[in-house]
Amino acid sequence: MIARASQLFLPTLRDAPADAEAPSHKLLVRAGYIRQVGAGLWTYLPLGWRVHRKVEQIIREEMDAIGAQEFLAPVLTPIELWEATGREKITEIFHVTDRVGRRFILPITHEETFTFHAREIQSYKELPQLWYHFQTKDRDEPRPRGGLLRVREFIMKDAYSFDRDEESAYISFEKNRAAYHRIFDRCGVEAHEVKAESGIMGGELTFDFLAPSGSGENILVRCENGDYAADAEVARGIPRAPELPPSLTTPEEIETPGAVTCEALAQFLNIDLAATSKAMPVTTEDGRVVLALIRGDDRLSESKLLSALKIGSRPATDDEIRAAFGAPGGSLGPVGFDGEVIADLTLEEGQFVVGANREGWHLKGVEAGRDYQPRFVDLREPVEGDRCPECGGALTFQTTIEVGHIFYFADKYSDGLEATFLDEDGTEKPLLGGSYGIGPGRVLAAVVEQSNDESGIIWPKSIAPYDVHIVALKGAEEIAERAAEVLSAAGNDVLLDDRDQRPGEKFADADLIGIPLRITAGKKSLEDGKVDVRDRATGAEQRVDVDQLAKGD
RNA sequence: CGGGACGUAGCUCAGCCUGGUCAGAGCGCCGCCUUUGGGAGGCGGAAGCCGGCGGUUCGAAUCCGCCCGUCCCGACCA
Repeated sequence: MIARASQLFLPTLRDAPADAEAPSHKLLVRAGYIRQVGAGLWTYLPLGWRVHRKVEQIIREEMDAIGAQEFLAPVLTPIELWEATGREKITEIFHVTDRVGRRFILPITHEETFTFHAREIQSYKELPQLWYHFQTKDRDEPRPRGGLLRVREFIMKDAYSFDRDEESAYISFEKNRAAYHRIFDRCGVEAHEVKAESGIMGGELTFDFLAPSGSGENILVRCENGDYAADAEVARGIPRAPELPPSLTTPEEIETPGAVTCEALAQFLNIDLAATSKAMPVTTEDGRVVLALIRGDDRLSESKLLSALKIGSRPATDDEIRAAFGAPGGSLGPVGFDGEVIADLTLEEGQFVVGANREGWHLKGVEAGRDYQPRFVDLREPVEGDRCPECGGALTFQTTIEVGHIFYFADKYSDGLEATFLDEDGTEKPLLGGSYGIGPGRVLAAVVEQSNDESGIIWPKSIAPYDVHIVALKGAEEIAERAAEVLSAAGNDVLLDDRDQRPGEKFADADLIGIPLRITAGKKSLEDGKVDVRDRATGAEQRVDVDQLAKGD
């Protein structure tokens, strides 16, 4: 098929929009792939939509290959379905009402709808089932950003598996996981599977697929040896050991006037900041004051705290702190505190300086297990310089885009929606489910983030909007036309730049648009019947006879 | 939702402090001419409720207030 640039709506821009920061944002707008309608709302222009559809098609093929069945569920969803699972209260949900006041939501994902259909599954003989669709998701995001990186409306491929037992559910999960690796491979995007945050949801089987990029919202932590990889929110790093002078190893109360921060305390005592501890009292949603304790040189990871507490929390107020500790912030410690203490693993061994719960005083030589009884969990944010928890290798940190997420949720939705089946033993059991999401738009953006240069985008062949970009120079229109026909007849999608523009402009646009192969027909072609074939990625160029074009590509 | 910035022609921006030939530039666009292997040149032209509303003033793009929109940092992220 041949598309003529003179007829295409392909508005390329010399300048990037002033407010764009992310490379994918700038390039996709400049090259005429997408346009903004509002915050987090984007139109795919013809070229952008072609790429989106190519990504979709790869996903579709790989899903079909693992036996998944394609559906199409509606966007508009009766709120009752979400009330049944208790998720209607999620703040990101858009709510709408019809003319007689019936309430609907615009789903952020489709677990409820697919579980609703799964209620028609009656017998174990019908299991397992694996269903998916490509459908619009709407999310009232507090802060859309970065072009396609975080948007309020987007198309997602979401798949849902339903199984009779854990063992079978695990097989479904693994099938999807393997398919995801194939999908990202074929799309030409580097994506790393990591154990994801489970938060309050609990559940161990949840993986994110993170694509390294110049911009993004997830930090990927990886070991230099390549085995360990995790999202920074759950990643564990091993920090250096503190240096502790012998004088501080024996327990004793010491006066520390005005030293209300760990930094000030370390400076006052002239000791390693890592030999102090930071007491962070929080109040849980059910009203308890819990003391989170980390090393003085660390930062508390809120996501890890959430996982440890299994309930939301906020920093305790001054009044709550005084009531619980009898002292103000700055002198707090675990010794003598009668509430729950959660201590970071770094505090499990050795002596530390802690607050004495007495204004202006600290305790030195305090040992966990002897002087107080904490629950030990990983609470600290990993930082540059940490070592790998598995092999001791150096950890590297990269910003990434989350391009996929897979999650085993067991009977979470079957429960509320009463989706059960009759098992072989005659008992009624809930369907065990998993969900598997990919945002094709994010995949597209991630590819651009990972594959571009000063001149523009460099698409992998698999998802490029066209296979070949033919630049017809003045006088060589006919030979360009013939090249287009030869290539098209051989099954290529061809973009023929037949516009009445100067050569420089056409070349610049071709580089910007990023189609893998560029063919130039010019005056020289009139003489020898050959055209220049240039590889966008490598810049390698060769002259090829027009009639030989279809061979070898 | 907190912090910061911005909103003037299709795009990128100047003008705003210090109200009064300030409705401007470059690119793009339209017409004609010339040019044609990396965004050429000439001549002529179209184009903006200066984000909106209100206030101050003889007079507001410019000063003040409110609102709306967009971006960045943070919080949030099923």
